[in-house]
Amino acid sequence: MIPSFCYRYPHPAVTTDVVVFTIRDQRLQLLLIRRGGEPFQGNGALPGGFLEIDEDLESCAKRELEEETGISGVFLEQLYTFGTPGRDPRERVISVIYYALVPSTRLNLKAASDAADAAWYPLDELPELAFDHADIIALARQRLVAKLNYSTIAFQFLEETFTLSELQSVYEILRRDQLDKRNFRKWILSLDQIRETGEMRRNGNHRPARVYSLRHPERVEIIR
Amino acid sequence: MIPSFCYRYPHPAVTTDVVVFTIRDQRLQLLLIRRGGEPFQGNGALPGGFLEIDEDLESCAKRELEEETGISGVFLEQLYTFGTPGRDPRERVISVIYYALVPSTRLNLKAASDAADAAWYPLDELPELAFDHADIIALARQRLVAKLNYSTIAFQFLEETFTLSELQSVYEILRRDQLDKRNFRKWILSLDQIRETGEMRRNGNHRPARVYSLRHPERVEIIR
DNA sequence: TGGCTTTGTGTATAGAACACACTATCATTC
DNA sequence: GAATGATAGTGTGTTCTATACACAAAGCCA
Repeated sequence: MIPSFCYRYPHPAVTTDVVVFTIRDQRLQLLLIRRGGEPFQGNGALPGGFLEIDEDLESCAKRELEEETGISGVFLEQLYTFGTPGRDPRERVISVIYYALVPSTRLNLKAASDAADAAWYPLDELPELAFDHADIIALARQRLVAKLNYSTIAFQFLEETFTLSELQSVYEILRRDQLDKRNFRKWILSLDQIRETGEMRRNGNHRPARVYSLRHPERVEIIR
Repeated sequence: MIPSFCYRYPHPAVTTDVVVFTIRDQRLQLLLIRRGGEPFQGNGALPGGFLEIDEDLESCAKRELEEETGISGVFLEQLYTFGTPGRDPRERVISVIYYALVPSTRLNLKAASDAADAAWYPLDELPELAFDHADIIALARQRLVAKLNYSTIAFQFLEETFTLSELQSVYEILRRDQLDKRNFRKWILSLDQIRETGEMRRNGNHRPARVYSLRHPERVEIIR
């Protein structure tokens, strides 16, 4: 017998979806699932799924992300809620969207059970997308870039320790322009958010770089 | 017979609520409804209500606002979505929160049918609040003040035409500090968002003030 | 030891933010 | 019609922030 849950008024379905960004191969990339069924079969889609009835919204986003892609323990923030009627042809669906930033090294896509069809796509080489996910991605990118200038969000793309060149590269990729090395260093140090670890990192046949770490890891600070 | 709508999985209810700000009597105030029934009977609550199944989220917020308070045609923006289990003791409820800014002069609370129990409260004299509405209000205020510095959101508190003193007063009330008149004028004019109408406004036994208007009314610009 | 690659550093200039005080205009009162 | 009281309107100097810009230092390798 099929279980059923009844209400006096129609209720929409609620999902959470996550826009997962990373930086790989010096490009901003995001994680998409290939849809296995209709509608939009074969199209790219954001990882996500239906909210369980006793589950917090953010927990749902984390759970779906882990189930579908094997990613956990990353920065997650609510972006916006999409609910235009007809955005899902099957049923009225309200989607609470989160976005996540993950260091390119902490990805173990293979480890997840359902993650066979999860893959990274550079933002300018996205496949056909399901539902209104193209709009969602555009909004997420806009928010991400806006937050660069007044928060420490960019650090979420890096490991616990990093060099200033690595950090500058994150900013350059997100802003799509070149920054002056001296000015960038002056600015980033003036924020008082990072400190030298004392270690050095050798990374090729040239001078090694100082290694820095976040003063307040696991927290995104509002600066200025 | 009671109608019923059935689903294979449990569905939460979805509401929209609106945090309506205005400036009255030189104070930041917001609009609350007195709850007529349980739970939280008699407490203050944000205007809002259940999403209809074919209705856009923002339309729902506008409709509920108009029905409950008689306010329409104002600036409205999505704030955040609250969905912690248990936040409404009756049923799982996901609330998409919007916030609105209205000029203190465009309020016709009396005109609305359901608005008998809608009233303005200064932010530091709020009554006991229902549900998690205190948290919601705190977040809305934070967002509002943050947006002061990088958008033209403050103009939404004013009529179509206004004087620079009126505008400065809005900023001072929201920021809770005094601003230097000359520096404020230099700054606001440098944004190139307002222009003189050529009119003057007499407002007491003193020198009349120049009247300004927005260059792009009905639109909140991101500045800087 | 010379060549290649990336790291790391300082100064000068332009622009933005800030502190600060007096005159102008009107209404009211005597 | 002169004095008073109240708000509108205006400029300059100073400090801080943002930007432009070039060369030496350290390691690897041949």
